[in-house]
Amino acid sequence: MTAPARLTQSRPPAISPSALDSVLGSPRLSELELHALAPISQSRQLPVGAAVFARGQAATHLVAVLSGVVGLGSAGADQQFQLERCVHGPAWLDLSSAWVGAGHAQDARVMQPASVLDLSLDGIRVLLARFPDMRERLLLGLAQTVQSLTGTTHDLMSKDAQKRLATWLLQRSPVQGDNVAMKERKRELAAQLAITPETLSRLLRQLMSAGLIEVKGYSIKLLNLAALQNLASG
Amino acid sequence: MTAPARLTQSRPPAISPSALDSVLGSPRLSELELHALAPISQSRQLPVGAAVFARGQAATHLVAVLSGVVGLGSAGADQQFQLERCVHGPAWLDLSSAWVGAGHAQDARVMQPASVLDLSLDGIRVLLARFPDMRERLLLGLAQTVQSLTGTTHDLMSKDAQKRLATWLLQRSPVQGDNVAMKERKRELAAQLAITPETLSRLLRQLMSAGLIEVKGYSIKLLNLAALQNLASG
DNA sequence: CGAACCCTTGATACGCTTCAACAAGAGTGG
DNA sequence: CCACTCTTGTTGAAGCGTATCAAGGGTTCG
Repeated sequence: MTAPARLTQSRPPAISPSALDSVLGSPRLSELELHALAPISQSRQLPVGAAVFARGQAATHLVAVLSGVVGLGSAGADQQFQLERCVHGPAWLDLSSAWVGAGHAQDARVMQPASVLDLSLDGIRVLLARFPDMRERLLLGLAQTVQSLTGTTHDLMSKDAQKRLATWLLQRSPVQGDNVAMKERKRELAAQLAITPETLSRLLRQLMSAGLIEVKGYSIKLLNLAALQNLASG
Repeated sequence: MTAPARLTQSRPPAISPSALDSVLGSPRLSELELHALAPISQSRQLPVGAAVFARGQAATHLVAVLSGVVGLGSAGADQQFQLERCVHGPAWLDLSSAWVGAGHAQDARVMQPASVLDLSLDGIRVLLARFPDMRERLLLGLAQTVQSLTGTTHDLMSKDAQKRLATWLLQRSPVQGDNVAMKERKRELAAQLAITPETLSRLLRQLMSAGLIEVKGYSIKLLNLAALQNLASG
């Protein structure tokens, strides 16, 4: 039973265009677009625990995670970090703060060695004028974030912990009998579900003894998909 | 002690450009822009209880509330409506669903007689090409929605009911000794705070007997701002 | 007047957290 | 190799916060 990968060495600093493609969505970036993006973007390789940005800090760039994992939340006083959401690269990390111009709304900490990309807002504005596609990409990215957050608040407001866990399991793999490999610590999963690690442990055991899932370390097998769906949406 | 205004007659169907201005944000819309918006927009006058849109319904328009109040949430089986968020016009109602193209994510019900505006997505795309300002308006609107939702989820994940109530009070009026006039029913406020009306009643009484506020029907006077801030952020 | 709301208050129940103790690796150094 | 520590997850007992259920009072309206 090994914990999820947690490399302590930073990866080679490759700024792969394929990761950029994944962040910006379809259609694929043209050569022209890639060429225009290069001068306005800057990438950083960050080790575990590093702060990508801090709450309140001026947001002059759009921020994306090319690879690795970055957590969003609020940093407490003494080195502790209250995790709220995990972003697995390649994906947007903070697409909204820069537009609002009131600084980042959350703290961001590297959970697994990450390659982070900063896109200058001014540069993006120029691209928006030149490339109609780019408008769609950004608007779609923001819109998807809104939908995702809307779903999260809905879950928090109207589902109990068990329902949220079932929802999470199904979202990770809606395939009967499939083995869901956890990419994060149980502690971090618990944080995202807004429960304590203790409660998560009890809930997993509960679902297990009800025959809905089978837990082996960091791998969870879904045994009864219908029952899980019933739980999640009931 | 009178309840918040709840007109049963619909207002005159005025499509005021000033309301449109408020929705789309600064800078003010130019004559050209207003002229271009007219053919792609359509307004509806809706009575209390009417559905503005339903969950899953195809979203081909951006939706804004010009005046009145519309609630977002999920409609249950038998006429009941689980309220999650209230939108007071003039403001955007659903700026995200149309871009994603997967239908509306929530149900929307009129809480107080409202004038609702639908903006055709295709029409908007044309405007985005013609007016650089319009890009900023939409991106800013989406970005602000993201920030607002992020704040909401943060509150739900890490604050108890009392803290959320204090936060709400301060957000409504950060002025010492000011009288906050509730625009909604207490039942609806409770729904937005993700608590039951009973709990809200108890919390208000609790804050009142602690000398932090003074409650008179639908008007709340903030007596001790510092203590409230301490509560909200602690 | 009665009916239909809305808010309040009290008693009770349940879900989840908190605190404490413990087991099972993983890394470290003798 | 073993002893040591650090981290992670598990389990149990107790307590807090909020929901639920039931009852009653205040308005408004037919």
